[in-house]
Amino acid sequence: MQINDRRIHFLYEAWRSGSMRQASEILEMAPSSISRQIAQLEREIGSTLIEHGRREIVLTEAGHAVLEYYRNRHSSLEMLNAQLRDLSAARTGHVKFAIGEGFLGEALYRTLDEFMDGYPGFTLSLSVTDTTEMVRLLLEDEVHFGLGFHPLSHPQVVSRFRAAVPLKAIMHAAHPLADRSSISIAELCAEPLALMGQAFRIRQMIDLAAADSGQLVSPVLVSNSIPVLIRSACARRAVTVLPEFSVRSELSNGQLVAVRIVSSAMQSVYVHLITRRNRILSPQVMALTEQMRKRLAPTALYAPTDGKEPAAS
Amino acid sequence: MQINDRRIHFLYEAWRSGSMRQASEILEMAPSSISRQIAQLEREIGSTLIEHGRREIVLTEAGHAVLEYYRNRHSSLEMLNAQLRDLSAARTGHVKFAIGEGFLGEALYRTLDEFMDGYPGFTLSLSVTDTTEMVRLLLEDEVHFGLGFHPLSHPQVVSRFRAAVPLKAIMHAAHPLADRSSISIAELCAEPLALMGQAFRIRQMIDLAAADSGQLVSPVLVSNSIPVLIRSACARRAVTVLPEFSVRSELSNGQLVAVRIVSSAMQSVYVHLITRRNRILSPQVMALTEQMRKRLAPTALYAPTDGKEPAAS
DNA sequence: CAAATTTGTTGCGTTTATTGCAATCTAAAA
DNA sequence: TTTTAGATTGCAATAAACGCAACAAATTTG
Repeated sequence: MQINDRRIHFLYEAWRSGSMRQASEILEMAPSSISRQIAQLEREIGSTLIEHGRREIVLTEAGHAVLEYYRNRHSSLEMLNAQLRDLSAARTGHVKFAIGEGFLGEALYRTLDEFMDGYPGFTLSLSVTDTTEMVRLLLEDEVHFGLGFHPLSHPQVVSRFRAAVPLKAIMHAAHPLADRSSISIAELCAEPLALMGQAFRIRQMIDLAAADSGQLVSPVLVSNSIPVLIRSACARRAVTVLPEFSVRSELSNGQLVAVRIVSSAMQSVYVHLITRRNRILSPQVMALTEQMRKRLAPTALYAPTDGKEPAAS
Repeated sequence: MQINDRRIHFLYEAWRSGSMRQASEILEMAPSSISRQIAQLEREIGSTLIEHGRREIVLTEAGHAVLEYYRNRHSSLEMLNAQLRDLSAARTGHVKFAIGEGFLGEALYRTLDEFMDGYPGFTLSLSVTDTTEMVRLLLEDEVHFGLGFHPLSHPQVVSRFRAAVPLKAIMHAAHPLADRSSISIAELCAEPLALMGQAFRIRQMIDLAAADSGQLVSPVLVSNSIPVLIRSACARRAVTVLPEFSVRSELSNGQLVAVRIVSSAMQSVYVHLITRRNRILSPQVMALTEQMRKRLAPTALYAPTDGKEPAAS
């Protein structure tokens, strides 16, 4: 059945004001239109709604039922309007994104706190994933954006910006190399290392840099968990290689130190914020990505608008 | 805000089928219309509902909110349809009517039982009122019809039919006059009488007939309750004057007898079923009035269609 | 009771909204 | 890149809604 709610509105006004003519003044229309629309509504519904041949508007039972429906619809509409107001005022919404394991840490938490303070009605979905999974999530629109190291190249995935996050040698403050301003790849490889598995981008970068120097990486501890690596450094059992922001709190309280590694490959490691191509992001999502950009590194660079170059691995 | 639900239907189909083109086939319309209607809807609502510049339909948060409203509306509409089906199948409804005091009795109860058996979904409102109140109820549409003796004349009240209900002398079966075929007004007035107050139509009719015969009515018992009058007759304390149907059960079990009163005024007493002028009655109400007509007297007459003559007092 | 008034309804021409077709543009796929 | 599938836009045709005026019918009023 095809029911036009606009016609019910006419019926409602006619009933509320008592006559079609009064309704016509309220609605600023000719009475004839109202009469016709109500007649049409009756044809659509298949039963009479008002007692015709009367001076005033008297509803039939069916008419009362229709108006009850109309009131239902009206309150539903009010709810919708409230929702839409909230949305356009950005009071509610949802942001979903994915990050690589390395980003769990104080910097991220502070960024999330900032965002949630700034947009109290917003909810967040955060997936901690590996790079392959991140690309899948992006392509299927299951996340708005992803944050990771040199993500896999994919024609449908582009980088919105990148930030240089040089990998550093992370070691205990009491480590013999801790007061050095920089160390070489060879010196690094001579130390007991705690690194991620070879499936991870960070590890792949390290292996690549080491291979360039003719060194072999043979870590004493391999883990896919960054906190495990950090703990091993804190316990003076190993040196690990991570970007500074992953261990920012340990650096600031003096427990660990980060030493520069003499290697162009280690310096030119970039974090990319990636999205699906042509993905339209709401202002709130944009705000979150901007906060992340600032937090990651004040020197973060915006990717070229075509977004192709930085996505190359 | 003016929202056209038909447009939301297009949005819904486009979202459900995945693209405007598929929706256009389902809806048997040109894709351009769908696009335009959705664009118009976005203008009406004031925010984008789908992510434009995409191959497939992807809703924004506002779009999801709109579709949630649409689903609400849909279920409301289903409820309305169910109600309307019930109404048009006459499965539910409401009948409200008023009767004069004299009609309470077995005949009425049986009529109501019949009606309620025939229309299980229907509810009844029965007001037992005096004539003045009955007219007020009719004029304000608080009852569909009324049943009473010679109701007050009113230009807006018409009689649908009338039934002759001669007033009879009601007396105990052992009363000296009980085996008479008829008695005169004078004989009646010589008996101890139990009658209604002078505000009631029945009493007024009796007084009028007595005055015509030069008699004075001086009842030993006056009550506005018919059962009280009946009881006084059963107790052999008085003779009362009522239509037969008011005492049908007492007549059939032989407790009381009804004796004809020799008086044209007493013979031409009519019960009228009255409604407001031009009141349109549903088939169910008509059925109830028809049942009442048959029950009151098989000889009941339909009032002239202009309905003016019988309403005269 | 009859005249006057108010109200709903209907015919007809006008205005507005909707639709379909074809062309154009664009994102996604090959 | 080229191809393909889908969204969008201009324009003419169509359908719906509208206003005006006349009419009919129901109440009110005198």
